[in-house]
Amino acid sequence: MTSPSSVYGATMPASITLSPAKAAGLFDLPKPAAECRIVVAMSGGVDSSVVAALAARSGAEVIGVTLQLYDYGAASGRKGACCAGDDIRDARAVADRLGIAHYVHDHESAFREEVVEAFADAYLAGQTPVPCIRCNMGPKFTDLFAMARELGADCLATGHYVRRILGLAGPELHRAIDPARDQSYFLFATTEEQLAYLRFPLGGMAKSEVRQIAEEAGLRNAAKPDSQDICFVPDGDYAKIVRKLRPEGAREGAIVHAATGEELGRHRGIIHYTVGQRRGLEIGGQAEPLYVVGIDAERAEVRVGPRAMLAVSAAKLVETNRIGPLPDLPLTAKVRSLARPVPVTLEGPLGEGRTVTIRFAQAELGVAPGQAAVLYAGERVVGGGWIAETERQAA
RNA sequence: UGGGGUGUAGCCAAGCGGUAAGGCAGCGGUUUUUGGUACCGCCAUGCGCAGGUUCGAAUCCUGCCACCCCAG
Repeated sequence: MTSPSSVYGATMPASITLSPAKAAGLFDLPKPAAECRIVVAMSGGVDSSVVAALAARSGAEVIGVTLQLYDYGAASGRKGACCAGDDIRDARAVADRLGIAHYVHDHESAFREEVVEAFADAYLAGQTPVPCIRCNMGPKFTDLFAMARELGADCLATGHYVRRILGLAGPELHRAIDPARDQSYFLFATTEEQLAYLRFPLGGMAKSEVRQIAEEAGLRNAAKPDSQDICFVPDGDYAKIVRKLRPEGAREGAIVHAATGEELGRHRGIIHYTVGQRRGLEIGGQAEPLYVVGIDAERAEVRVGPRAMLAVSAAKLVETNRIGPLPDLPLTAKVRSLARPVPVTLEGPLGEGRTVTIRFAQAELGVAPGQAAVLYAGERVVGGGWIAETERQAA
Protein backbone atom coordinates (compact mmCIF):
# COMPACT_ATOMS: atom_id res chain seq x y z
CA MET A 1 0.00 0.00 0.00
CA THR A 2 1.28 3.41 -0.92
CA SER A 3 0.55 6.21 1.46
CA PRO A 4 -1.78 8.95 0.26
CA SER A 5 0.96 11.54 0.40
CA SER A 6 3.17 9.62 -2.01
CA VAL A 7 0.28 9.17 -4.41
CA TYR A 8 -0.53 12.85 -4.32
CA GLY A 9 3.13 13.75 -4.50
CA ALA A 10 3.46 11.87 -7.75
CA THR A 11 0.52 13.50 -9.46
CA MET A 12 0.37 16.96 -7.91
CA PRO A 13 2.53 19.92 -8.81
CA ALA A 14 4.97 20.99 -6.12
CA SER A 15 2.62 23.72 -5.00
CA ILE A 16 -0.93 24.59 -5.93
CA THR A 17 -1.28 27.49 -3.58
CA LEU A 18 -3.76 29.93 -5.04
CA SER A 19 -3.27 33.63 -5.51
CA PRO A 20 -5.65 35.97 -3.63
CA ALA A 21 -7.40 36.77 -6.90
CA LYS A 22 -7.91 33.14 -7.75
CA ALA A 23 -9.10 32.41 -4.24
CA ALA A 24 -11.57 35.28 -4.44
CA GLY A 25 -12.79 33.94 -7.75
CA LEU A 26 -13.88 30.76 -6.05
CA PHE A 27 -16.41 32.73 -4.01
CA ASP A 28 -18.01 34.71 -6.83
CA LEU A 29 -18.14 37.81 -4.66
CA PRO A 30 -20.50 40.72 -5.42
CA LYS A 31 -17.80 43.34 -4.88
CA PRO A 32 -14.04 43.58 -4.27
CA ALA A 33 -12.96 40.96 -1.77
CA ALA A 34 -11.54 43.49 0.62
CA GLU A 35 -15.03 44.90 1.06
CA CYS A 36 -16.66 41.53 1.61
CA ARG A 37 -17.49 39.48 4.63
CA ILE A 38 -17.70 35.71 4.21
CA VAL A 39 -19.15 33.34 6.76
CA VAL A 40 -17.73 29.83 6.52
CA ALA A 41 -19.53 26.85 7.97
CA MET A 42 -16.71 25.01 9.71
CA SER A 43 -17.33 21.43 10.79
CA GLY A 44 -13.82 20.74 11.94
CA GLY A 45 -13.00 18.60 8.93
CA VAL A 46 -10.44 19.25 6.21
CA ASP A 47 -12.91 20.40 3.59
CA SER A 48 -14.53 23.26 5.44
CA SER A 49 -11.16 24.20 6.92
CA VAL A 50 -9.79 24.63 3.43
CA VAL A 51 -12.80 26.74 2.52
CA ALA A 52 -11.93 28.98 5.43
CA ALA A 53 -8.32 29.11 4.30
CA LEU A 54 -9.35 30.03 0.77
CA ALA A 55 -11.74 32.67 2.05
CA ALA A 56 -8.98 34.16 4.16
CA ARG A 57 -6.62 34.10 1.19
CA SER A 58 -9.13 36.04 -0.88
CA GLY A 59 -8.65 39.10 1.28
CA ALA A 60 -12.22 39.19 2.53
CA GLU A 61 -13.13 39.39 6.16
CA VAL A 62 -13.87 35.84 7.25
CA ILE A 63 -15.94 34.55 10.13
CA GLY A 64 -15.94 30.86 10.87
CA VAL A 65 -19.03 29.42 12.49
CA THR A 66 -19.25 25.95 13.93
CA LEU A 67 -22.50 24.43 15.03
CA GLN A 68 -22.21 22.13 17.96
CA LEU A 69 -24.72 19.54 16.94
CA TYR A 70 -24.67 16.87 19.58
CA ASP A 71 -23.14 15.57 22.75
CA TYR A 72 -19.43 16.08 23.20
CA GLY A 73 -18.69 12.84 24.98
CA ALA A 74 -20.35 10.49 22.54
CA ALA A 75 -18.17 11.39 19.59
CA SER A 76 -15.08 12.73 21.27
CA GLY A 77 -11.97 11.30 19.72
CA ARG A 78 -13.88 9.32 17.16
CA LYS A 79 -12.60 9.32 13.60
CA GLY A 80 -14.94 10.52 10.94
CA ALA A 81 -17.30 12.51 13.12
CA CYS A 82 -18.04 16.18 12.80
CA CYS A 83 -19.46 19.08 14.71
CA ALA A 84 -18.72 17.88 18.21
CA GLY A 85 -15.87 17.47 20.65
CA ASP A 86 -12.49 17.23 18.96
CA ASP A 87 -13.90 18.53 15.72
CA ILE A 88 -14.90 21.79 17.32
CA ARG A 89 -11.40 22.10 18.75
CA ASP A 90 -9.99 21.44 15.27
CA ALA A 91 -12.20 24.13 13.79
CA ARG A 92 -11.11 26.61 16.42
CA ALA A 93 -7.45 25.76 15.95
CA VAL A 94 -7.74 26.22 12.20
CA ALA A 95 -9.48 29.58 12.68
CA ASP A 96 -6.71 30.66 15.05
CA ARG A 97 -4.07 29.57 12.58
CA LEU A 98 -5.78 31.54 9.82
CA GLY A 99 -6.34 34.53 12.05
CA ILE A 100 -10.06 34.66 11.47
CA ALA A 101 -12.94 35.10 13.88
CA HIS A 102 -14.64 31.93 14.99
CA TYR A 103 -17.90 31.30 16.76
CA VAL A 104 -19.25 28.06 18.14
CA HIS A 105 -23.00 27.93 18.34
CA ASP A 106 -24.76 25.44 20.57
CA HIS A 107 -27.26 23.86 18.26
CA GLU A 108 -27.85 20.61 20.09
CA SER A 109 -31.54 20.95 20.84
CA ALA A 110 -32.44 22.11 17.34
CA PHE A 111 -30.36 19.35 15.79
CA ARG A 112 -32.01 16.78 18.01
CA GLU A 113 -35.48 17.94 17.02
CA GLU A 114 -34.93 18.57 13.33
CA VAL A 115 -32.61 15.68 12.54
CA VAL A 116 -32.28 13.01 15.20
CA GLU A 117 -35.93 12.76 16.26
CA ALA A 118 -37.07 12.77 12.65
CA PHE A 119 -34.53 10.06 11.95
CA ALA A 120 -35.99 7.85 14.66
CA ASP A 121 -39.58 8.54 13.61
CA ALA A 122 -38.83 7.58 10.03
CA TYR A 123 -37.49 4.19 11.05
CA LEU A 124 -40.51 3.68 13.27
CA ALA A 125 -42.72 4.31 10.27
CA GLY A 126 -40.89 1.66 8.29
CA GLN A 127 -38.95 4.19 6.24
CA THR A 128 -35.26 4.76 5.70
CA PRO A 129 -34.27 8.35 6.46
CA VAL A 130 -31.40 10.42 5.10
CA PRO A 131 -30.38 12.51 8.10
CA CYS A 132 -27.65 14.33 6.19
CA ILE A 133 -30.26 15.93 3.95
CA ARG A 134 -32.40 17.00 6.92
CA CYS A 135 -29.30 18.46 8.50
CA ASN A 136 -28.47 20.45 5.38
CA MET A 137 -32.07 21.65 5.11
CA GLY A 138 -32.37 22.71 8.74
CA PRO A 139 -29.31 23.49 10.83
CA LYS A 140 -26.99 24.26 7.96
CA PHE A 141 -29.01 26.02 5.27
CA THR A 142 -31.73 27.53 7.44
CA ASP A 143 -30.24 28.27 10.85
CA LEU A 144 -26.66 28.91 9.84
CA PHE A 145 -27.99 30.84 6.86
CA ALA A 146 -29.91 33.16 9.18
CA MET A 147 -26.87 33.60 11.37
CA ALA A 148 -24.68 34.55 8.43
CA ARG A 149 -27.24 37.14 7.36
CA GLU A 150 -27.35 38.56 10.86
CA LEU A 151 -23.58 38.80 10.81
CA GLY A 152 -23.92 40.93 7.70
CA ALA A 153 -22.08 38.47 5.49
CA ASP A 154 -22.15 38.67 1.71
CA CYS A 155 -22.33 34.92 1.44
CA LEU A 156 -22.24 31.65 3.33
CA ALA A 157 -19.59 29.20 2.17
CA THR A 158 -19.52 25.47 2.93
CA GLY A 159 -17.22 22.56 2.13
CA HIS A 160 -19.75 20.62 0.10
CA TYR A 161 -18.49 19.06 -3.10
CA VAL A 162 -21.00 20.58 -5.44
CA ARG A 163 -20.88 23.48 -7.91
CA ARG A 164 -22.88 26.67 -8.03
CA ILE A 165 -22.89 27.94 -11.58
CA LEU A 166 -24.50 31.13 -12.85
CA GLY A 167 -27.00 30.36 -15.56
CA LEU A 168 -29.27 32.57 -17.63
CA ALA A 169 -32.04 32.26 -15.07
CA GLY A 170 -29.82 32.63 -12.04
CA PRO A 171 -27.56 30.39 -10.01
CA GLU A 172 -27.75 26.68 -10.75
CA LEU A 173 -26.65 23.73 -8.68
CA HIS A 174 -24.35 21.28 -10.47
CA ARG A 175 -22.63 18.06 -9.59
CA ALA A 176 -19.03 18.24 -8.43
CA ILE A 177 -16.28 17.87 -11.00
CA ASP A 178 -15.13 14.70 -9.30
CA PRO A 179 -18.09 12.29 -9.59
CA ALA A 180 -16.72 10.14 -6.80
CA ARG A 181 -16.91 13.12 -4.43
CA ASP A 182 -20.15 14.62 -5.62
CA GLN A 183 -22.50 15.49 -2.76
CA SER A 184 -25.36 16.91 -4.78
CA TYR A 185 -27.62 14.09 -3.62
CA PHE A 186 -27.60 15.61 -0.16
CA LEU A 187 -28.47 19.08 -1.38
CA PHE A 188 -31.53 18.58 -3.58
CA ALA A 189 -33.73 20.51 -1.15
CA THR A 190 -31.68 23.69 -1.40
CA THR A 191 -34.00 26.59 -2.17
CA GLU A 192 -33.28 29.20 -4.80
CA GLU A 193 -33.04 31.82 -2.08
CA GLN A 194 -30.45 29.75 -0.25
CA LEU A 195 -28.53 29.02 -3.42
CA ALA A 196 -28.30 32.72 -4.22
CA TYR A 197 -26.41 33.24 -0.98
CA LEU A 198 -24.43 30.01 -0.73
CA ARG A 199 -20.95 29.32 -2.12
CA PHE A 200 -19.27 25.95 -2.65
CA PRO A 201 -15.65 26.67 -3.52
CA LEU A 202 -14.59 23.00 -3.48
CA GLY A 203 -16.96 21.76 -6.16
CA GLY A 204 -14.38 22.11 -8.89
CA MET A 205 -11.54 20.46 -7.01
CA ALA A 206 -10.31 16.97 -6.37
CA LYS A 207 -9.98 15.80 -2.80
CA SER A 208 -6.25 15.47 -3.26
CA GLU A 209 -6.03 19.17 -4.15
CA VAL A 210 -7.99 20.08 -1.06
CA ARG A 211 -5.66 18.08 1.17
CA GLN A 212 -2.68 19.65 -0.56
CA ILE A 213 -4.00 23.12 0.17
CA ALA A 214 -4.63 22.15 3.78
CA GLU A 215 -1.08 20.91 4.08
CA GLU A 216 0.43 24.01 2.55
CA ALA A 217 -1.68 26.20 4.80
CA GLY A 218 -0.35 24.25 7.77
CA LEU A 219 -3.79 23.12 8.90
CA ARG A 220 -3.63 20.55 11.66
CA ASN A 221 -6.40 18.43 10.18
CA ALA A 222 -4.86 18.14 6.68
CA ALA A 223 -4.63 14.36 7.01
CA LYS A 224 -7.79 13.86 9.02
CA PRO A 225 -9.90 10.94 7.78
CA ASP A 226 -12.98 11.75 5.75
CA SER A 227 -16.21 11.73 7.64
CA GLN A 228 -18.47 8.83 6.90
CA ASP A 229 -21.49 7.07 8.33
CA ILE A 230 -24.01 9.08 10.30
CA CYS A 231 -22.24 11.69 12.41
CA PHE A 232 -24.41 11.26 15.49
CA VAL A 233 -24.14 7.48 15.48
CA PRO A 234 -20.85 6.90 17.27
CA ASP A 235 -20.24 3.21 16.54
CA GLY A 236 -22.22 2.59 13.38
CA ASP A 237 -25.08 1.04 15.34
CA TYR A 238 -27.85 3.39 14.30
CA ALA A 239 -30.54 1.07 15.68
CA LYS A 240 -29.20 1.63 19.17
CA ILE A 241 -29.94 5.35 18.84
CA VAL A 242 -33.42 4.68 17.51
CA ARG A 243 -34.16 2.20 20.30
CA LYS A 244 -32.99 4.70 22.88
CA LEU A 245 -35.29 7.40 21.52
CA ARG A 246 -38.20 5.15 20.56
CA PRO A 247 -38.16 1.92 22.60
CA GLU A 248 -41.33 0.77 20.86
CA GLY A 249 -39.29 0.35 17.68
CA ALA A 250 -37.86 -2.87 19.11
CA ARG A 251 -41.24 -4.55 18.82
CA GLU A 252 -40.66 -7.97 17.30
CA GLY A 253 -42.56 -9.39 14.36
CA ALA A 254 -42.66 -11.76 11.47
CA ILE A 255 -40.46 -12.00 8.41
CA VAL A 256 -42.77 -13.16 5.65
CA HIS A 257 -42.22 -14.05 2.02
CA ALA A 258 -43.70 -11.23 -0.04
CA ALA A 259 -44.99 -13.61 -2.70
CA THR A 260 -46.32 -16.52 -0.65
CA GLY A 261 -47.04 -14.88 2.69
CA GLU A 262 -45.24 -17.71 4.41
CA GLU A 263 -43.57 -16.80 7.69
CA LEU A 264 -39.87 -17.52 7.23
CA GLY A 265 -38.58 -16.17 10.51
CA ARG A 266 -38.85 -13.56 13.23
CA HIS A 267 -37.18 -10.19 13.63
CA ARG A 268 -36.40 -7.94 16.59
CA GLY A 269 -37.92 -4.74 15.28
CA ILE A 270 -38.51 -3.20 11.87
CA ILE A 271 -36.08 -0.41 12.66
CA HIS A 272 -33.25 -2.82 11.90
CA TYR A 273 -34.30 -3.22 8.26
CA THR A 274 -34.47 -1.23 5.08
CA VAL A 275 -35.77 -2.03 1.63
CA GLY A 276 -33.04 -3.61 -0.44
CA GLN A 277 -31.26 -5.03 2.56
CA ARG A 278 -29.92 -8.57 2.30
CA ARG A 279 -27.85 -9.22 5.38
CA GLY A 280 -29.24 -9.66 8.85
CA LEU A 281 -32.31 -11.66 7.97
CA GLU A 282 -30.79 -14.87 9.34
CA ILE A 283 -32.88 -17.03 7.06
CA GLY A 284 -30.91 -19.96 5.69
CA GLY A 285 -31.66 -22.92 3.49
CA GLN A 286 -32.58 -20.78 0.50
CA ALA A 287 -31.56 -21.37 -3.09
CA GLU A 288 -30.91 -17.66 -3.62
CA PRO A 289 -30.49 -14.69 -1.28
CA LEU A 290 -33.52 -12.95 0.14
CA TYR A 291 -33.85 -9.19 0.28
CA VAL A 292 -36.18 -6.91 2.19
CA VAL A 293 -38.77 -5.79 -0.36
CA GLY A 294 -41.14 -4.00 1.98
CA ILE A 295 -41.79 -3.05 5.59
CA ASP A 296 -45.26 -2.95 7.13
CA ALA A 297 -44.95 -0.72 10.17
CA GLU A 298 -48.54 -1.32 11.32
CA ARG A 299 -48.12 -5.07 11.50
CA ALA A 300 -44.43 -4.89 12.41
CA GLU A 301 -43.83 -7.11 9.42
CA VAL A 302 -40.74 -7.38 7.25
CA ARG A 303 -41.52 -8.68 3.78
CA VAL A 304 -38.77 -10.42 1.85
CA GLY A 305 -38.27 -11.89 -1.58
CA PRO A 306 -35.66 -12.73 -4.22
CA ARG A 307 -33.65 -10.00 -5.88
CA ALA A 308 -36.07 -9.78 -8.81
CA MET A 309 -38.79 -8.59 -6.45
CA LEU A 310 -36.77 -5.45 -5.72
CA ALA A 311 -37.44 -4.15 -9.22
CA VAL A 312 -39.40 -0.92 -9.12
CA SER A 313 -40.81 0.90 -12.12
CA ALA A 314 -41.91 4.17 -10.53
CA ALA A 315 -41.74 6.13 -7.31
CA LYS A 316 -44.00 8.77 -5.81
CA LEU A 317 -42.10 11.76 -4.48
CA VAL A 318 -43.45 14.17 -1.89
CA GLU A 319 -42.24 17.53 -0.56
CA THR A 320 -40.51 18.15 -3.86
CA ASN A 321 -38.13 20.99 -4.53
CA ARG A 322 -37.15 22.54 -7.82
CA ILE A 323 -33.98 24.55 -8.36
CA GLY A 324 -34.24 26.83 -11.37
CA PRO A 325 -36.45 26.23 -14.38
CA LEU A 326 -37.23 22.72 -15.53
CA PRO A 327 -35.17 22.32 -18.70
CA ASP A 328 -36.46 20.70 -21.83
CA LEU A 329 -33.91 17.93 -21.55
CA PRO A 330 -34.04 14.27 -20.63
CA LEU A 331 -33.95 13.85 -16.86
CA THR A 332 -32.09 11.34 -14.75
CA ALA A 333 -32.54 10.48 -11.10
CA LYS A 334 -30.48 9.15 -8.27
CA VAL A 335 -32.30 7.29 -5.53
CA ARG A 336 -29.09 6.76 -3.63
CA SER A 337 -26.06 8.92 -3.05
CA LEU A 338 -23.81 6.54 -4.91
CA ALA A 339 -24.86 4.90 -8.16
CA ARG A 340 -25.17 6.55 -11.51
CA PRO A 341 -28.24 8.66 -12.28
CA VAL A 342 -30.73 6.67 -14.35
CA PRO A 343 -33.16 7.97 -16.99
CA VAL A 344 -36.61 8.90 -15.72
CA THR A 345 -39.69 10.71 -16.87
CA LEU A 346 -41.68 13.08 -14.71
CA GLU A 347 -45.41 12.64 -14.21
CA GLY A 348 -46.66 15.76 -12.52
CA PRO A 349 -45.35 19.08 -11.25
CA LEU A 350 -42.00 19.40 -9.56
CA GLY A 351 -41.27 21.82 -6.73
CA GLU A 352 -43.01 23.92 -4.13
CA GLY A 353 -43.63 20.85 -2.04
CA ARG A 354 -45.91 19.24 -4.57
CA THR A 355 -46.16 15.52 -5.23
CA VAL A 356 -44.80 14.01 -8.41
CA THR A 357 -44.19 10.54 -9.77
CA ILE A 358 -40.95 9.56 -11.46
CA ARG A 359 -41.01 6.63 -13.83
CA PHE A 360 -37.80 4.73 -14.45
CA ALA A 361 -36.89 3.91 -18.02
CA GLN A 362 -35.51 0.64 -16.69
CA ALA A 363 -36.52 -1.05 -13.47
CA GLU A 364 -34.55 0.27 -10.53
CA LEU A 365 -33.59 -1.96 -7.61
CA GLY A 366 -33.67 -1.21 -3.92
CA VAL A 367 -35.72 1.96 -3.89
CA ALA A 368 -36.55 2.61 -0.25
CA PRO A 369 -39.31 4.91 1.02
CA GLY A 370 -37.82 7.70 3.11
CA GLN A 371 -34.82 8.07 0.83
CA ALA A 372 -34.46 11.00 -1.51
CA ALA A 373 -34.78 10.93 -5.28
CA VAL A 374 -32.67 13.65 -6.83
CA LEU A 375 -33.30 14.81 -10.38
CA TYR A 376 -30.63 15.86 -12.83
CA ALA A 377 -30.49 17.36 -16.28
CA GLY A 378 -26.99 16.38 -17.25
CA GLU A 379 -24.74 17.75 -14.53
CA ARG A 380 -27.35 20.16 -13.22
CA VAL A 381 -29.50 19.38 -10.19
CA VAL A 382 -33.06 20.41 -11.00
CA GLY A 383 -34.52 19.29 -7.69
CA GLY A 384 -35.94 16.20 -6.13
CA GLY A 385 -38.18 14.88 -3.43
CA TRP A 386 -38.69 12.26 -0.78
CA ILE A 387 -39.71 8.77 -1.85
CA ALA A 388 -43.10 8.09 -0.28
CA GLU A 389 -44.03 4.89 -2.07
CA THR A 390 -42.87 2.75 -4.95
CA GLU A 391 -44.56 0.82 -7.70
CA ARG A 392 -43.29 -2.70 -8.12
CA GLN A 393 -42.30 -3.78 -11.60
CA ALA A 394 -44.90 -6.18 -12.99
CA ALA A 395 -43.46 -9.67 -13.23
C1' U B 1 -44.70 -53.88 16.38
C1' G B 2 -43.94 -55.15 10.88
C1' G B 3 -42.31 -52.95 5.98
C1' G B 4 -39.70 -48.89 3.60
C1' G B 5 -36.65 -44.46 3.78
C1' U B 6 -33.16 -40.90 5.68
C1' G B 7 -29.15 -39.38 8.82
C1' U B 8 -22.77 -34.71 5.65
C1' A B 9 -21.34 -27.27 9.06
C1' G B 10 -26.79 -23.05 11.86
C1' C B 11 -30.10 -24.38 7.20
C1' C B 12 -30.41 -26.78 2.14
C1' A B 13 -27.36 -30.07 -0.40
C1' A B 14 -23.33 -32.82 -3.74
C1' G B 15 -20.28 -36.86 -3.10
C1' C B 16 -21.48 -43.61 -3.82
C1' G B 17 -13.63 -46.75 -2.06
C1' G B 18 -8.72 -42.49 -2.87
C1' U B 19 -8.33 -38.54 1.14
C1' A B 20 -15.41 -33.43 2.28
C1' A B 21 -18.59 -29.38 -4.20
C1' G B 22 -22.01 -25.56 -4.13
C1' G B 23 -25.96 -22.40 -2.24
C1' C B 24 -28.30 -19.88 2.00
C1' A B 25 -27.15 -17.92 6.77
C1' G B 26 -23.07 -15.98 9.74
C1' C B 27 -18.30 -13.49 10.42
C1' G B 28 -14.30 -10.23 8.53
C1' G B 29 -12.62 -6.74 4.84
C1' U B 30 -13.00 -3.26 0.52
C1' U B 31 -16.17 0.66 -1.36
C1' U B 32 -19.09 5.06 0.85
C1' U B 33 -20.55 12.09 4.33
C1' U B 34 -27.60 8.25 4.80
C1' G B 35 -29.62 3.13 5.22
C1' G B 36 -28.32 -0.47 2.02
C1' U B 37 -26.24 -2.86 -2.29
C1' A B 38 -22.03 -4.93 -4.79
C1' C B 39 -17.26 -7.17 -4.52
C1' C B 40 -13.28 -9.98 -1.90
C1' G B 41 -11.93 -13.30 2.04
C1' C B 42 -13.16 -16.82 6.13
C1' C B 43 -16.39 -20.64 7.76
C1' A B 44 -16.73 -29.60 8.71
C1' U B 45 -8.91 -33.21 10.64
C1' G B 46 -14.51 -34.59 9.59
C1' C B 47 -19.69 -36.95 7.21
C1' G B 48 -25.65 -40.03 13.67
C1' C B 49 -22.75 -43.53 17.18
C1' A B 50 -19.66 -48.05 17.88
C1' G B 51 -17.01 -51.83 15.71
C1' G B 52 -15.14 -54.40 11.18
C1' U B 53 -13.07 -55.09 5.89
C1' U B 54 -9.15 -52.33 3.16
C1' C B 55 -2.72 -49.62 1.76
C1' G B 56 -6.86 -46.18 2.09
C1' A B 57 -14.03 -45.57 4.10
C1' A B 58 -18.69 -40.16 4.25
C1' U B 59 -18.65 -43.98 0.60
C1' C B 60 -18.48 -51.58 1.67
C1' C B 61 -20.12 -54.96 6.10
C1' U B 62 -22.31 -55.60 11.25
C1' G B 63 -24.72 -53.69 15.46
C1' C B 64 -26.97 -49.66 17.92
C1' C B 65 -29.45 -44.78 18.07
C1' A B 66 -32.58 -40.85 15.97
C1' C B 67 -36.12 -38.95 12.68
C1' C B 68 -39.71 -39.61 8.58
C1' C B 69 -43.38 -42.47 5.65
C1' C B 70 -46.66 -46.74 5.00
C1' A B 71 -49.18 -50.63 7.62
C1' G B 72 -51.69 -51.48 12.09
